Amino acid sequence: MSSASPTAPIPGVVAAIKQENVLADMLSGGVGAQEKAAREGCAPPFARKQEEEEDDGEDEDDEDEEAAAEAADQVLLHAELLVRNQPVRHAALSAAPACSSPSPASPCSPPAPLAFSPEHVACVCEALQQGGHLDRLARFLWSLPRSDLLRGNESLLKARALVAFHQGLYAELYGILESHSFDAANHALLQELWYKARYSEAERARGRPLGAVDKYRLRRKFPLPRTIWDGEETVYCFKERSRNALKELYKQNRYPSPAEKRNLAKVTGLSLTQVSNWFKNRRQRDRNPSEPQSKSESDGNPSTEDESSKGQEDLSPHPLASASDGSATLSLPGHMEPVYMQQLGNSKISLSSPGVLLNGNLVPANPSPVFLNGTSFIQGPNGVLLNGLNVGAPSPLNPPKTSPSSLSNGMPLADMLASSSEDVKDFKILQTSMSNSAAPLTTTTTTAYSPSSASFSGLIPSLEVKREESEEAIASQDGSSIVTFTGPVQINQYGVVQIPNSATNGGQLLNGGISFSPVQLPPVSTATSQGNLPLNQSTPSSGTFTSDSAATQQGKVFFSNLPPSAVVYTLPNSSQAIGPVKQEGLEASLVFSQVMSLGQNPQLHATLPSDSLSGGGPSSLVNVTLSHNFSLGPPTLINSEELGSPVSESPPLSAPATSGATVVSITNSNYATLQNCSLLASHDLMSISATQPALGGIGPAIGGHVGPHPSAQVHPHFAREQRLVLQPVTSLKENFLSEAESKSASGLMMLDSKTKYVMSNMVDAICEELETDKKQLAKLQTVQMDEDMQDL
DNA sequence: CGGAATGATTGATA
DNA sequence: TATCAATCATTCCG
Repeated sequence: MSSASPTAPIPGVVAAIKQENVLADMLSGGVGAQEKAAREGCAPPFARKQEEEEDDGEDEDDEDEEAAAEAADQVLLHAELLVRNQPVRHAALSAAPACSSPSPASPCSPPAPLAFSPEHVACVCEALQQGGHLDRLARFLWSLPRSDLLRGNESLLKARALVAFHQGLYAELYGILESHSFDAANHALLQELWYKARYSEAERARGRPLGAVDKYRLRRKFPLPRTIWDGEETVYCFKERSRNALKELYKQNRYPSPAEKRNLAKVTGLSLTQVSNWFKNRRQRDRNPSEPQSKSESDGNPSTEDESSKGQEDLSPHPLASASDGSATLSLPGHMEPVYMQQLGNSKISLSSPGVLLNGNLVPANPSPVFLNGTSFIQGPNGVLLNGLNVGAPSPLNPPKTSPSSLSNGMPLADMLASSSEDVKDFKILQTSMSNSAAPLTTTTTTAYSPSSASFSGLIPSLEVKREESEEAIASQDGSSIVTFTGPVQINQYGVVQIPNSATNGGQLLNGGISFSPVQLPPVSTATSQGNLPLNQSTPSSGTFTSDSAATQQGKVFFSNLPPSAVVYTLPNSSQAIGPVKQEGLEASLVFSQVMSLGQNPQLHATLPSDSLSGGGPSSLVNVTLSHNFSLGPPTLINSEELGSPVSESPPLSAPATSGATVVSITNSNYATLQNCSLLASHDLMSISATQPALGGIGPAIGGHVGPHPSAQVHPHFAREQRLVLQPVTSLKENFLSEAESKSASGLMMLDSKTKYVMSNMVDAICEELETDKKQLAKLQTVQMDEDMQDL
């Protein structure tokens, strides 16, 4: 209510203190707050609404007041009338009429018996107490019959508490406060009463005014009862959750833009001033070496974080462009080595070391720049995570604190996700076949989070892989997503598309962070002289595509090990898609080791020997459905209609998470090669809430058409051909989840004991996902890279 | 209770 | 208007 005042003592009490003036007036019988209070009064809805909007501070006040003014006045008036009528119906109500307030409306015509409903009583109480008429309120209360109906009324209880406080009946006050679980809307006021009563008692006992420390000790000595406190822990006035959010953003950007500050304020529930102050203080104290300040970050690597932050700052004071500016910049919250994305073109991630990691896979190869979608430039030492995950420093030991709350562009992780979705959308939009499903997804996701989220075009839902002999690097192409490989395209265990020069791997990886829909391996004679792999169904979720094994011999796309994730696919002879045979959570990542440009073209072109393709029998149309992606993508983005079951809700289809390897079964003569689909042990995965509010709706939206449809549009020609349908089923991940959850007491993901987040909101949920993702990524990199290397 | 940690405030500056 | 530096006030811990 009162402005975004900097004062913010105890979280729960903060609000109360904000109302201090009002309360003070009320308690002292002052008239100052009368108007205001009166407006809030009456119906609990008023008061409650105001409370809820309190965070936004200043603005709301006036509006609320104005909005409720008339109604409140009327209520007050009505209350007065009711009070006057009271004696008529209750013998002992002589005191009530004492009200001297003007009552234009003559009470002559008492509404007979029902004039005094509990609601009325509540109105009267609210009006009187907020009007500062404590004495009258007291009389009113005395006059009330001990009706059970009224007894449970919160407004009445609150009024009684107020009166008790006013009269110094503290014991009664405490009893009231502890006996009823009050609505959060009243917490602030009641907390204030609680503490003031304690102070008052202490002062009376000591005979001297209390100092701040005395009061603090009293607060500690007499903690608020849970009936008037949400129980959220706070440290130095700020809730831990808010503090973490601030830290996360600070790690990424020491100078958040106003928009970022606003977002952060919204997320944390702090005022804009508080957020600004926090950053100000933080910068100052980081600057002052004189005060070693164990850096509150004290999470273990504060110094490192700060170091890197400063370093980045020098280069780019504003590593994170404001989401509002339309540019897409994303900072990756690497714990040990924060990654800062600098804006360059549309999206640029500039990192000093070679290797780019997309969606979790790091390609340590040469430091070739990667162009994503033409304008997205990503480079990094630790790898860059597209699709929201940064695997920069694969360290399982990373404290959750750093990772969970990654903020991008001042946006909470949620925003980050949103941005990913947007990116996906962008890609999808370009895809004619996927446009339908894409739009809903984007809309949903974006809406859920801040609209101004930065868009990161790192995702490559669809792409065209073009093989061009003797050419490694290809200029980016805005129009279409084209990845040029020197060799055959291959998809390895990580969901990476590899294009080996010869029969072996070429070292170039295209991981499945992209969502591919159907992959076509048309006969050479068609569409392009070189084999085409149309990839549709771009989704944020990881995906993999395959072609029939027949084509795998040379310059073909084939599946190889897809460890952490499972892929369900079918190879129907006819154009009909076969139900998913098997699925595993696929943590596909898109890895680019070479310079490659990714356009928006939903096709993947690879130079495929015509003979291999033709020899493979029916053309190989591969319909790939992506399985779960890391947290950034909705858990189940792709819903295969053919399966007829929403991915997110479908029961686990895949083998138990515990299995170390999974083999993809092929239903048809055509076959894809999936090798060693190693699964992450369930314990390695963090539990992720199956119901992710933010993303929940995405799956279905996107899910739509993974089957042949997309491909058909792209290459109607081949649509009828045999397809290899990879149905991403959430099963594996869900299996993990289920197990993980069973292992963990709570459904929340905790990386370490240090983190005690109370994931109560969406942001937290998202953070959790990130944590999980990071964990998974770490796992992949640390454990599975070995396998990958072997394959390579 | 002392002192550190942290949030808020003020005045100067660009 | 945002930032910085200095400082005050409060919170927290031993």
